[in-house]
Amino acid sequence: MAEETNIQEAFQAVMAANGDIPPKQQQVLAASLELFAQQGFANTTTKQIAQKAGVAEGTVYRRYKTKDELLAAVLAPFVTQVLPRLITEFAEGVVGRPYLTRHEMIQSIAEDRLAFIQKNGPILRILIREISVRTDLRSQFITHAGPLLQENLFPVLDRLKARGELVDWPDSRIAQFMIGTMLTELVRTLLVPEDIEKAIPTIIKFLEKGLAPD
Amino acid sequence: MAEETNIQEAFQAVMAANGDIPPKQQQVLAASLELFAQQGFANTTTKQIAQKAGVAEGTVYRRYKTKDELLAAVLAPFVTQVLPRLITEFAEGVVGRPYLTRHEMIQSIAEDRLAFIQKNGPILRILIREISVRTDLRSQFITHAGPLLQENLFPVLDRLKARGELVDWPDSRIAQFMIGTMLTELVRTLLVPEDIEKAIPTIIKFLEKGLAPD
Amino acid sequence: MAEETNIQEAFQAVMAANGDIPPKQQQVLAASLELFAQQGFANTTTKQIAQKAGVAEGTVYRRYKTKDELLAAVLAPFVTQVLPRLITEFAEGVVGRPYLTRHEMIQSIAEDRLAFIQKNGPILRILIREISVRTDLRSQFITHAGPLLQENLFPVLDRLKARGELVDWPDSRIAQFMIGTMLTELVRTLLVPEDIEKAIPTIIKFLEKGLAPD
Amino acid sequence: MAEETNIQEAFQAVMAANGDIPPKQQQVLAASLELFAQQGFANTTTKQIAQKAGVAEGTVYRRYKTKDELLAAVLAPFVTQVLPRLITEFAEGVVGRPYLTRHEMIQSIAEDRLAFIQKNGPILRILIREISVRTDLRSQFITHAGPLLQENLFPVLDRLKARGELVDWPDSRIAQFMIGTMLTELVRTLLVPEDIEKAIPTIIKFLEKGLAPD
DNA sequence: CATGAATGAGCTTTCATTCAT
DNA sequence: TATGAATGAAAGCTCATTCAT
Repeated sequence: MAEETNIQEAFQAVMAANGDIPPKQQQVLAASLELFAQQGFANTTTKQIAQKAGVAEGTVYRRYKTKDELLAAVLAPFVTQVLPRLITEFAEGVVGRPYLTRHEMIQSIAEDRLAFIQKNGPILRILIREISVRTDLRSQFITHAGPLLQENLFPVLDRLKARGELVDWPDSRIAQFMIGTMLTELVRTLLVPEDIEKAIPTIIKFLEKGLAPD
Repeated sequence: MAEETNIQEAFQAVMAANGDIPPKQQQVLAASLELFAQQGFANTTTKQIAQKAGVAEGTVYRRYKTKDELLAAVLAPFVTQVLPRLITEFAEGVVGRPYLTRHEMIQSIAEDRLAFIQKNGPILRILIREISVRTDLRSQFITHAGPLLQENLFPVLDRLKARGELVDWPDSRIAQFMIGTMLTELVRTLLVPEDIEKAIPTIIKFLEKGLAPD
Repeated sequence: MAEETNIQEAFQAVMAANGDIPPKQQQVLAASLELFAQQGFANTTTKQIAQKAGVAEGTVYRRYKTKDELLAAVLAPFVTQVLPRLITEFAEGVVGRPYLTRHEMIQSIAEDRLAFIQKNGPILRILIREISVRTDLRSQFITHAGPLLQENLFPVLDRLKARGELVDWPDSRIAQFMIGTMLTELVRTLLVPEDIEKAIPTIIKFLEKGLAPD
Repeated sequence: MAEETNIQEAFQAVMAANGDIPPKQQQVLAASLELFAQQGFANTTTKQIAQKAGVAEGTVYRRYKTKDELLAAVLAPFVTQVLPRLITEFAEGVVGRPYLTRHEMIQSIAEDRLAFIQKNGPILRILIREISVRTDLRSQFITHAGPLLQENLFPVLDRLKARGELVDWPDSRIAQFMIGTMLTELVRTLLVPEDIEKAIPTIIKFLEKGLAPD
């Protein structure tokens, strides 16, 4: 299954951010990730996790003392490390280019980010779903992601706007359109199986035109 | 509370589509709607529903024999009646206008639909969340919504494309961008409290430009 | 079993102090009391309680939301109501008698209190055992019982001491001997089944002599 | 901490009676003793024991195959060796003295025994608690302690009674008062921190007067 | 011998669902 | 029809015990 491959990769990202973890615990984490993504956190039982991970139910609780901690272990490194790295990497890529065009910026963002969305679809699904349900997670996310955008993306947008390369809307609205449009792909793959790759050029064009100055 | 009003109105929509329902059952339905939207279906107990509805727990089960049926009672009429009516109403509004511009179409859609999203935010949240978790609901949704779009929206898009008013992308992709962009407002209100009204002109412009022919 | 009868009576005392409780919940309370006394709180499972009470396991949790709350429901009314009433009743019995002799006082205390110990043996066993294990319960007990003794028993002792009827030891030590000696009966009945009644005269004499002035 | 010292000494008593034990196992035994005394046997986990002993959880099981065996290892030598030695030592001390007075006997018992109680408080606490909960331990205790008292204490009491030095109550009752009164000190130290030493003279006097012939 | 990750039986607790009143 | 106490299956979680290293 292609689905499987995605999860493996998404799992790598979380693993990498989680330090040294013994193999059985990795299986637990991987199984949780997959099941949470498929069925949602609340609909997943620790028994299912244990079965899919091929371990005893008690093993699930060795490292993560509650089911909530397991969710945190899946999401936290993603929010606090993977996501930030993604955003700052983008900034680094465009920061030294004073004559960046709107096209270049959007392409630079969209290509990387869409590949990222594809790879991390499962985690993103969990994240979005749980953010809409858990107040604590929501505020934690806002605290982390807000400043990151403000420091890395907004200055770039401002520069483009100053040079008449970008429509003069508030940064947060532009970000909303950019991120939102890319996430529609996540929804689309849920309803209609489709390769994200093919959508990339169209998405880039759509954003490029939609965000052009009047 | 504005939130309250929204739910009341969203509730009206479901109510209207549900035929004659005794008052206590209406309270149950309204309470379910609100709680499912806030906390998610799986995190809501029938006890909470009963409390918020001001009835006994047994009463919750008088009309709806299971909790799942309660979810269906909240969502089904929305999917099978409210949503279709919304789409067909749109079609009716533009069907007799052969020289419709892109601007007119998008404005016509966006204004109504954004008001609709605002009014029905809670139900839409439930719907999106549960669709991502329940295969049956997903296929049911595709069965209902797919043809509706194909019959009502796509012909209009095709006509506009033929007249060079609209970019030549597949209808499904154009629909993805239009619906997706509007739904980003739903996400935004979750993270940052904001009045949807204010966003309407910007969203319309974004879509209008983004979907213009090259 | 005589044991049974005791528990029934001890149970009455707790019941009386607990307000209106539906029959099944009373069975739960009675079963808990008996099992906690026999096996200790920590060695008693909620399954055992449910079985002995003849109810489903869920029923155990209807009124008492945790097992700890069940223990509190058994002990708290005893500590805060039964025990205080016992002590103040004693005070009322001797307060109007200025020429009370040591013999009269000890007899007055011992007879009532030993009957009380016999009746409430099971609860007392639970109380003593759990007090020795739970810091919170210990301080709660000291807070309640300490002042009661100080206000009701100690003044009587002081009066007797002033009239040369009682040995001149600290009140707390005299209380220790009086209460301790009576409680030895509780331990004795544990090791050797015996009717407390028969021991009363001997205990009274022992205390009377032991607490006589030099 | 004085508490610590007590446990160390109590531990010595058990150690001495336990033959050669490797150091890690001694730490396990000492940790068990302390934790069982503080929190009760049932509320103590093997993990806690391992931590306090500074060994791995598996090590706890090297010598003692079950947790129950660990309790036995703490209590059995105390019941079968320390306690007997205590009682027989007493007998040896008074057996050759035909004109022993009540005062001398009580003093002889009380002084040693109270020191003993102080030293072995933790073990005694465990013993008393577990005897009240475990039938097997109870009968084992009765089997061991009963005859010991009958053979070593009762003859002495009988001789004193014959010489009019002691009140004419059944030996078991006299023993109850003597042992019980001394144990009240154990309870007192639980509720009110106090040095047992100071109580010794008063306890001796109380017993001496209480057990005098009429 | 010591370790500590792993086990799984069994415990406490939750909650959708039923049903006598 | 409405009630809410009662149910019991199943969930989350604990912990004595085992065993490969």
